[in-house]
Amino acid sequence: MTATRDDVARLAKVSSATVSYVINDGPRPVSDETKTKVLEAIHQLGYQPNAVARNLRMQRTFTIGLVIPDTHNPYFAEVVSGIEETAFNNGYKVILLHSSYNTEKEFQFVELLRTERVDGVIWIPASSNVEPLKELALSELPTVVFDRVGAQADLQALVTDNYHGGYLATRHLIELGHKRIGYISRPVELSHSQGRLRGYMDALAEAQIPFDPELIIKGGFLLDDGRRALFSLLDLPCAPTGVFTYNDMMAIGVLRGAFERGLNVPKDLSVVGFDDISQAAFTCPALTTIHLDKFEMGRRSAILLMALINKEIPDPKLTQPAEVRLITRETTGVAPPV
Amino acid sequence: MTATRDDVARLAKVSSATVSYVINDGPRPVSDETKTKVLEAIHQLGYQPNAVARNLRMQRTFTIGLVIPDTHNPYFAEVVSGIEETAFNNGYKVILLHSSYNTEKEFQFVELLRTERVDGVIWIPASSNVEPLKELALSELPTVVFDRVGAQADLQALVTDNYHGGYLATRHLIELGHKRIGYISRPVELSHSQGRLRGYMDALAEAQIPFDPELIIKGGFLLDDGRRALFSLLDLPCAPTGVFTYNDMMAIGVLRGAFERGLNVPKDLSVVGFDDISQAAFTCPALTTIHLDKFEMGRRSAILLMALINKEIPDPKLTQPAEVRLITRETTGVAPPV
DNA sequence: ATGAAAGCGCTAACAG
DNA sequence: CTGTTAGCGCTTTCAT
Repeated sequence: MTATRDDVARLAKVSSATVSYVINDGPRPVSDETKTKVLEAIHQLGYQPNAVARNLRMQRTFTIGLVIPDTHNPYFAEVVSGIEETAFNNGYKVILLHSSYNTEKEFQFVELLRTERVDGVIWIPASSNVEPLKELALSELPTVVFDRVGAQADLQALVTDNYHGGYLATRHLIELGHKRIGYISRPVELSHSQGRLRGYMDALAEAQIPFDPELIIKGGFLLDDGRRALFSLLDLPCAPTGVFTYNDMMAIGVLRGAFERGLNVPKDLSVVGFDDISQAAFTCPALTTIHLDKFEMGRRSAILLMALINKEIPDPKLTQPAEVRLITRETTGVAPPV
Repeated sequence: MTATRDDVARLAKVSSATVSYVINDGPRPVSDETKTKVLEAIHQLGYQPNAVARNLRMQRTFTIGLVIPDTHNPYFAEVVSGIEETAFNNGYKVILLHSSYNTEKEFQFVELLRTERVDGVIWIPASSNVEPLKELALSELPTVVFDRVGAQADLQALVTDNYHGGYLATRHLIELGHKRIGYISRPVELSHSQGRLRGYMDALAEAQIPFDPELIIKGGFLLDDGRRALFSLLDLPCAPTGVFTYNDMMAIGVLRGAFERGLNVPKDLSVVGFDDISQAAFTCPALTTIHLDKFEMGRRSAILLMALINKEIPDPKLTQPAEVRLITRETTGVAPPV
């Protein structure tokens, strides 16, 4: 069927070891003459090395397992890009597994990853349930946890600078002159939301604006959650004129809600949101966003993992919170998609 | 280090073959008593079978290679979901490779896929350059080409029903009473665009509306391409009142352009676009879209590939164009994100 | 119902 | 500089 290394050796009239040395360019030197013969034979047979055999022998697969909740979400999709590209450029393949936010599947993946003998794992948790992660930690596979709950399972974790994002968003609104600023958060007490909230509070404190708990609305994360949260805010006796939202879907909900109430954005109401779902923000030039470079985050987590795999000491910068920045789009006076 | 099957066999005081039969539940029967002993030993050692060794022995990897241009694009992201989930549920893993629309990388992937001994490949081409695909075809790996250029390389291909989509979009506009209907297409003569154009023309013919080549604008595929294409259309002596766009990004560009020209959508101008980039359409309730179920397309391509791998005769339905449908969103009078 | 052993294709230690 | 060979951990045929 497919040619093996022995076929090549036979045709080139050398030993199979020599063929190895040619292909791997080492660890032993090969005379140019022999090398040419071997290369010729390889070409003639259309020989392709068998990675499976190689992996078995080497006790290494040059594969990393990537567990994500959902490819469909643009946030994760970009992260995946960054990971896959970096891995590939460093000679690793990526096995993609998506949990569909399902803990049961996560448990299955731990087993799969173990039998597949992947060299390492990048794990984006489906929920705050860390049980599957603990199970994974038992296997002693090098693991990087992306965001959220890594610390709880005692694993290397990558996080975004939620605190600074919350701070930047709020300071921006303050600089625009707002005194009453709402924060539409997530329902669950994720570390994400907490960090963003702390940033919000510190920015207020810095500007000596008193903190009013009424201005914190526990939203959801979808468009309509934002819309309804805005209505709650507007119904307050002293409604806010600026709003910071946990993510961009809710920010868009806020924009829509504002329109329904006859408010002009950004004249009557300023809105800033994290751009978790980037495509959505992209269609809304009037929206100011807190941007985190997900591709870069993916790149970093891959680099961190590869260091772990090779038992190198990772650059400490890699585990610091990834920086965020505020992006104000040119509001050309151009209008909304309807 | 990690326990092997021999360790299990030794501990259970059976042969390693017996352990195999227990694990694989065949092909030879094992007495309940022995089975229990083996299971016990497995548990005790925390044994996990080594898939690499298994793959080598079986000459099969239960892995499919998935080559896509770009994870970032929501269109592909959904397809990937469908493929990955279906593959996993059938015992296959997916190796993800993204070409970043780069033909050079595609060539590299062909080699990688061969040395990895994947059982099959699902390939979404980066461009209309079929050379990498021809190279892949040489390897005789079971392959499904997603959309576009498959036929040219003589491979199984999956396509969307572009024709019917174009027809549905145009008929919808006709039913709304429009007589002058523009089509904003792609620049390159992809089969996609061609099919959609034919559907457009046939719908016009059916309604006995004369075809006017001036109403066909060769756009790009981005938001601003749609915006500018609309301006070209509006500048015609007899401007259209309905527009069909190749994709939803351009449709959104049209909406924005319409706003700039003071046109009210859908009162003064009706717009229908393919929803290739679903997230974008989602934020625009006034937009009517031609929907294709990308998750389902992914599912189908995986099923088709698995049939190919097992040398079964695939369900002929799988290779028929995937159906599309027209989706009119509730236009609640609710407004645009700004 | 079970054991022994060959061999999948590769790497690298050992022996010239 | 090159050849020989022992495994890596598994499946499965051939014995028993």
